Amino acid sequence: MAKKALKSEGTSAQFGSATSYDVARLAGVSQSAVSRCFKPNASISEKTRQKVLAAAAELNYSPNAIARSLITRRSNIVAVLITETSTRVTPEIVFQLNVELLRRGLHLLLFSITQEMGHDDIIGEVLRYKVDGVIACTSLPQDQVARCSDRGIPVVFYNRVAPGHNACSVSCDHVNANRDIADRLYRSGHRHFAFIAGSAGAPVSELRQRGLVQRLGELGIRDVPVLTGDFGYESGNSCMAALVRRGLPLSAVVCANDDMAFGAMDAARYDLGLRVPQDISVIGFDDVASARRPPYQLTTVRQPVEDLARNVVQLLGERIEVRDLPPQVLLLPGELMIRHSARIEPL
Amino acid sequence: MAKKALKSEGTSAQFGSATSYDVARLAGVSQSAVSRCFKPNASISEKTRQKVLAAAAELNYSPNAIARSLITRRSNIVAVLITETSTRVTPEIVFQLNVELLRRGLHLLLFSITQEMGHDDIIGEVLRYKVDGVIACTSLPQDQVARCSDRGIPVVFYNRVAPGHNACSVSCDHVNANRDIADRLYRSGHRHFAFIAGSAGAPVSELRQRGLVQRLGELGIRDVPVLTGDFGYESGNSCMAALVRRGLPLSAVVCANDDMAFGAMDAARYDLGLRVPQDISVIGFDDVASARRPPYQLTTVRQPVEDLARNVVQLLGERIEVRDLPPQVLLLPGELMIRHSARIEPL
DNA sequence: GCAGTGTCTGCATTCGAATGCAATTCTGCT
DNA sequence: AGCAGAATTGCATTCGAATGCAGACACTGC
Repeated sequence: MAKKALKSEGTSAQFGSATSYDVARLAGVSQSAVSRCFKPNASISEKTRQKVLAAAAELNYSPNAIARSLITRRSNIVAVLITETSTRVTPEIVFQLNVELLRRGLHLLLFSITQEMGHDDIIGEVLRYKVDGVIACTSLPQDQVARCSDRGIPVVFYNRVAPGHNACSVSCDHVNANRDIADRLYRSGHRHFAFIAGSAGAPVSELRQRGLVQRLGELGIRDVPVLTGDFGYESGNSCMAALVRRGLPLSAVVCANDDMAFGAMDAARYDLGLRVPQDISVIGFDDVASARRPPYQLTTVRQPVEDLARNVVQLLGERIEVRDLPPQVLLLPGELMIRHSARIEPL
Repeated sequence: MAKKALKSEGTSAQFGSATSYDVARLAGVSQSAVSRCFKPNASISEKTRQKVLAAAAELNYSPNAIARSLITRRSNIVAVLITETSTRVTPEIVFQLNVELLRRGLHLLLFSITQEMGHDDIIGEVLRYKVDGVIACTSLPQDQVARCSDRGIPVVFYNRVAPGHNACSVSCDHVNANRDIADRLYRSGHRHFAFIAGSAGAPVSELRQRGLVQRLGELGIRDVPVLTGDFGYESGNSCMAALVRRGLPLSAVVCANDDMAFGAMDAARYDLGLRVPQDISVIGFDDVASARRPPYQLTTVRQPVEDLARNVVQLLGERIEVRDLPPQVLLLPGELMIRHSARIEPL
């Protein structure tokens, strides 16, 4: 046929790499043989393999992943969804996920969600690329998750519970970490608390708040004022000022994350003339790099970022291999990092 | 033909979305018509377009990007190469690049480079995916760049000069920023300097060092001791200690980045009993978030991250559209952020 | 009514690799 | 040497969309 003729005469494009046909011709075998050389466990003799590999090396050939995906229906690409906030809070998470994914031969297609580009557009793009799975480091409307599940694309949430979603999630155990914090503070004599929340409705913030308030309630402390910030340093700063201006008794301020805790500490020390921890205790969450440094010595909760990433990828990987595994929710304990921003007695 | 029969009878897979054939059948047109509906400026009547769009909506169809790339030879995917260091220094860079890329309809395939996975493997992976371009936020051996250029894939470096490379680069003007720093410090009366470098051979560190040392040399100051750290807080901390232990006169310490400057400041204040800036001045580079906060008030250089990202994507975009544009090197000025970690007189 | 000029449309082919099936070669054994 | 059975190999088709080409149709002006 015309096709055959073309294939055997045509040389590979001036740009773009050699194709399996080019290699086949050079090695004096068929295209299928070449293909089989690059697929593990394929039926191919050692002799042919050597010939092909030599030809491939000479032509600098490596299989075209795009063409391969088309026929195998596996792109080996995973979409990772992030927001500006999620990068600010854990800059290393994308890096960690990428490392874990590459280790399994999966690739990371990144989607940064901004206001200007809504969730539907994003999921639309995600679906176009026929990704094998999705990792969401952000909340995602249920219907968008459904669009993926309907097509058999597994979704795993990172640090988001996905209530009612047909999706996995792997999170730090925010609730229990802050229950512990509540406990430790109470035992150390604290009786007057406040919580500085992240943006309204942010799941991680709500869980951290719940842990604190719940446990304090069990210990008999009912009124815990809650101010709402936006996870940013500035908001921690102004919430702390607002809190102190109220003039209520106050001995420990728990913040939804470290950045706000830094803001709170700086407000206390530099604007309000309070000593931390002698006059007021401040607690954060995340254990970012600055937390352990002398100016802050922040008592906080370390999220097991590497473990979280590993588990996210593990769950996703399994579900890519085997369809229809039941969704699973993993909760990994955070580690209490007791430093000096809060008055806490040793156990 | 057999093919034709199959196509017109077969229903789309239980999983996986509808194909252009499914849409064509439902709309009562040919597959080509469907294809043309999703390509701008294609020759298609308004009537047909409506029919097709309706059918597409009903089937939840959107074109398969993988299949499209195969035939158009454009994947609309750009590879972004990062290292752990590059994420730590500018966590937001990947986010910014992604936003700019999406704005142009390009997607971001991320490659996190670790020691365990060498550069060749990475570029191999990059090539397999037939990306349209590469953005390197890390140094890259010349031969690896060549592997891309040889295939007509443009490469743009972010904050790396690429000497002798056939590639573009967009960087902050490290040299001149630190020449300015040198100038300002000298005019403010400083005469005894030191530089804390990032890891040996790191281009950004060398440029920043060169700017400082060069200008000081012009001003008659020959001996500027240089200690080498690793861009991390701890190394700044210990270099500062080592520096002071030498007992030489020392009035200003310039660091290759903010993290090391924080380490240096903390060492001075907490371990060496020095006041900053009264006893010693400390200068950083990057202007990360903590730099502006009360404990540090670090005098440093702000890199125009958004501008850099915009320009990187712009250069790459142009070179994807039009092959063989000459490589271009862009230098964007950094902004001097004069705060209170250094004794500097106003101009 | 007819030639002439567009405008749409569908057919067939193409991108590059994977794979079921049939044909071929190679084994080992008698 | 001869043959069963296993191991290789090649052929032809497939994935899903894009596109050159030619045919179909409509509209214009004469």
